[in-house]
This record gives sequence, structure tokens and C-alpha cells, in this order.
Amino acid sequence: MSYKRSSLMQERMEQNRKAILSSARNLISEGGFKDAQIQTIAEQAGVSSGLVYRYFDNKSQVLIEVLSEAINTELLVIDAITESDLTAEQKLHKAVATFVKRALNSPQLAYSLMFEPVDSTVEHERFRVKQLIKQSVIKILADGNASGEFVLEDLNTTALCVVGAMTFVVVEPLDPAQNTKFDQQHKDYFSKQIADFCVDAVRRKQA
Amino acid sequence: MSYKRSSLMQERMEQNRKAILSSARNLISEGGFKDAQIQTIAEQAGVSSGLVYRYFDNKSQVLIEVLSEAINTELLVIDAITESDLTAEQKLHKAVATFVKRALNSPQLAYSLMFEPVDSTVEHERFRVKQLIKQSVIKILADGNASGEFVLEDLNTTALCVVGAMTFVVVEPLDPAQNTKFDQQHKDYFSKQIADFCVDAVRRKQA
DNA sequence: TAAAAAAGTGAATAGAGATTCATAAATTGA
DNA sequence: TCAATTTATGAATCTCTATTCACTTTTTTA
Repeated sequence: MSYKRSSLMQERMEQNRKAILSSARNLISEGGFKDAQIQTIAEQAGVSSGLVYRYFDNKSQVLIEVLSEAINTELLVIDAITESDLTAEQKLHKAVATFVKRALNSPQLAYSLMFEPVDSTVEHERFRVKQLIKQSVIKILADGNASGEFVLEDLNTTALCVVGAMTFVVVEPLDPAQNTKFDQQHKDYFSKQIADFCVDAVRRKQA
Repeated sequence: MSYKRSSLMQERMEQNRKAILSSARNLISEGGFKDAQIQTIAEQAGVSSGLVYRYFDNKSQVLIEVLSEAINTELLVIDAITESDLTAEQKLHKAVATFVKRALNSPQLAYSLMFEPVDSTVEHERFRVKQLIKQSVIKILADGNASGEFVLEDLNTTALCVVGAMTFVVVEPLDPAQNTKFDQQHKDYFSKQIADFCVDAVRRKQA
């Protein structure tokens, strides 16, 4: 009597779930959370709107999952840099430059994930992931303190500044009117500057 | 036959307008744009919801006016510092520290004004005022370049970093759960650190 | 292959909130 | 004070979407 889901069925359901998430992610990338309606998400995923609710409790859960997946990817990237055997200064530079460069490739997504609020549950998740990014930066800063490259009192605040600088800068290219064109070279130059700024801010000063 | 508005009437209408704006501002200060509904705004201003539409075309116009008024105040503060006869380094330090300290006194307002999106017209206005803040920072940086205190290539990008750092940092105290308590001393120390960070980032390095 | 169970659909429901508008109150000019 | 005009009210309307659920289709079990 008991129903056992076949692996083919299992597979298809996983596809559906992924399709929903990926559709949501695409919509957010294009127009932010505000353009990601359940209706539209479902359409683009090739399923009915009702089906979304078989896979997720509610819309917020969909958004939260998109948010944490995207940020986790970034965290992995940053952490790989943190674990490498560069100097702390190099790590910081590379981490910031990489983050900015990646964000510039989907600025609307970056903006939405970092700033656009939706409801309090998503907000809460966003706060959590921002903390994670900050933690990664703190790890690098602590590294530098340990090696004597930096002499920082308050890692938390310094990390906040770094995260602030590196996330805020993707906002300008978002100007609705300006429609700034960034070629790869520009992106490289731009992200290097942000990284320079952060490194200069934390590097030990010669008295 | 023609109707001439008496000065008393004129006065009362101006009061209404101001009451609406101030009510909106208070609501935003407490709960962000999301808690500023026309209904609630009108109630707190002591007028009917319909009346709001005699003074403003639509809700966005109310929000836009709150936004630009608030930011204009900040711009005046910053510009006073810019016009003073401190060194560029001192100006930058003071401008950043002042901005952060003031923002910490109404963090929710600061957050909403800088980050919480509403609709595209408000978004557009927000973009405009962010540019203005950046312009003020650029003015200080240019000053420092002229005096030889700084040697900055790209003022625009550097200013973006500064604005990013100084606006982002008010976000953490906003943690819904954490409910960080900041006494005045903490605020002073905190804002000084942000300012130090920015100054260190732009100060000419001894080779 | 038939009954049972689960997956899938999408029109209908529901709630929130901006905006309108018929009506009332207040103000102005004569 | 009265009629005309403007200002003020707030219930009703309109819109937009998330969510539900009665029903259909597909899959599973026997």
C-alpha cells in the first residue's frame, strides 16, 4: 500500500525544485526581488504556481534559499583565498578584488542580496549571511595582525568598513539612467582600486 | 467672485503639509518605508488619508520629499566641514565621523534612506542624493590632492569607497535580534574608527 | 489493468494598501 | 448671512499578488 517514490520521480522532482530556484535567481538578477513574483517564477520554471508551494512553504523560503546559495558560493571563493598561502595583505587584496569583480558581473543580484529588503524572515537570513562575509574578512585581518602586517585594534569594525566599501561600490553601476558600460578591463581596474583602498586602510603605517 | 486664500488658511495648509512630511519621517525612522502607509501617515499627522492626496500627487512624492530633506540636512553638515579651514585630512576625518555619528542616532532612518528601495521613482531620487553625498566627499579629496596631502588617481572610485564604508557601518547596529546598545561614548569611538579607516586609506603613503 | 496515492494545475480567494470620489465642513466674497 | 468655492473626510474601489484548494493527471502498487 505504501507509496515508494521511484528514482526517476525523485529525479524529476529535484529538477523542479532546481528549476524554481534557478528561475527565481534569474528574475532577481534581472529586476531584483520586486520582479520575482511566484507567478513569474513558476512560469519561467515551467511549472504551475501552485506547485511552488509543494516544494517551498512560502515565497520567503524560495528567496532565502536563493540568497544563501548565492552567498555561499561567494564565501567559498573568499575562503579559498583565506586558506591560500599568500600574505595577509595579498589575501585581503585578492578577496576584495575578487568579490567586487564577481559582483560586477551581476550587479542587480548583488544589490538585491545585500540591500533590497523583502520581509523580516528574509531580512534575518540576509543579516546572517552578511555576518558570514564579515567573518571571512575578519579571519584575514586576524591573520595579518598575527603576522605583524597589520596592527588593528577592532577587527570587527574594520571588517565592517571593508565589507561596506566592497559591497557599496557595485551600486553605482546600477544607476537606472546611467547604464554604465563596464568592459572586463574596466572591471579589473575598478576592483583593483577598491582592493587598494582597503589594503591601504589597514596596512601598518610607518610612523 | 474669485477666491483668495487668506494668510491664515495659507498657514494652516502649510502646517498640514509639514505635519504629513514629519509624520512620514517619524514612521520611517521607526520602522522604515515599509511601516509608512498613507493611512498611518495621515493618522499620525492628524488628517484624513484623502487629504494627503491634495498635498502630494502620490505616496512616492511624500517619500521623495522626506528623503531629500533628510539628506539635504546631512549635505549642509558635510559642506560646512568642507568649507572650513582644516586640512583635507582633517576635513575628511571630521566629515566621516560626523556623518556616522549622526546616522547612529537614527539608524533605521539612515538605513532606509540609503538602502531600502521603494519604487523606481524613489529609487531614482535616492540615486541622486547618493551622488550628492559622493560629490561632497570628492570635493574634500580633490582638496587634498591639490594640497599634496593625498595622491589619488580616481576620485570618484575612492569617494565611493568612503561613502560605502561610512553608510554601511550603520547597518550592523540594525540587527533585529542583536539590539545593540550604543552609548554616546561608544558612538564616538566607533565613528572615529570609521573615519580613521577612511583617512588611512587615502593618505599619501611614505614610500 | 484497476484502485490508491501522490504530483501537478490554475482559477478562485484573501489581504494589504494605494487611490478615488461622493459627500460634508469650512472658508471666502458679496 | 447666503451662495460659491475650496478644503477635508473616509468609505468604497481598484490593483496587485501570495496563497489555497477542488480537481486533473501521473505514478505506484497489487
